[in-house]
Amino acid sequence: MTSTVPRAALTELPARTAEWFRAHARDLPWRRPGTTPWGVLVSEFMLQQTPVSRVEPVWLRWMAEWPVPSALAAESRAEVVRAWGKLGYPRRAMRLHAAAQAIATEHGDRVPSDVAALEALPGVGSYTARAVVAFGYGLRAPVVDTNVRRVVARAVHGAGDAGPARTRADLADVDALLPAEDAEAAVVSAALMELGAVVCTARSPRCGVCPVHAECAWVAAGRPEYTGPRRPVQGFAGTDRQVRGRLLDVLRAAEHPVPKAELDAVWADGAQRDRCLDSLLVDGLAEQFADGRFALGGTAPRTTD
DNA sequence: AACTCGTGGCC
DNA sequence: TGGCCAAGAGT
Repeated sequence: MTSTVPRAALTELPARTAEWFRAHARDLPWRRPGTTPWGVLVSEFMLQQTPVSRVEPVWLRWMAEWPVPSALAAESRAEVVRAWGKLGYPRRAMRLHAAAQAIATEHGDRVPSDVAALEALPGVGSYTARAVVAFGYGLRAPVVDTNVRRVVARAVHGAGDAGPARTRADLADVDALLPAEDAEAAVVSAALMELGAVVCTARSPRCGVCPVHAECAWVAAGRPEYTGPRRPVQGFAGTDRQVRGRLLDVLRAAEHPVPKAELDAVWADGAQRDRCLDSLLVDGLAEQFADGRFALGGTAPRTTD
């Protein structure tokens, strides 16, 4: 797949964005010197669909408690899910736990530094793998998230927003923007994300302070509105996601296994409630004991073998 | 390829 | 107020 990035954009945009990033980057904990690739991996898991402000305190706690993959791997899954708290999408906690176990047992407790090995880990996809390579190891890798897709759509292609993901083409577009040298490419990757997160935002972009305002194709085109298809907004009230969240909230808060009656109290619709509880059991986020009571899944600490 | 999976803050 | 959004991944 070849990039559709106009040649003119390849010159100034990456350099200007990187320069702006060096001067204005937010002081996020996982960007501080001394952060290990493991720290970066944990941050990327937590940041999947979750705002920075909610991740920060949890990440700091996790790094203090589990500074290396093997430390998290030795924890019980239930404790990991409990520590995840209300970050949302708790299956991420399970997958991070499983990833830590794979890293500990199959990679000598070192986070892999190549995309293929990273993508083989549970919960690590195209974005997270490249984010670890770039931000954890300072290597050249096209990092494509929703922010970067929006920046490229506007500044390079002159569109109001990014359309549906075209994974191969998106990777090629960003790859074309990266300089050859590893360290500088990693900075550009971080800079493109940062630009999308704080300047080139989805709603009310701050073009007045944008470092690439002068060469932005969207500005040049008069900031046309996005007319393409939009991903349908997910509802939440009344969905299984809400019910699962309430059930899991009870299990997280409980120090001991809880009787079903306690779970029945969180949702009126019995059929939906039972379906959701069953799905939590299937996922492994919950488990049922012989006496009928329920707890977070994986209550027993992992046995070392 | 479309759908699912949590949670909370913001304009 | 409530639709919309926030560093995706798995199926």
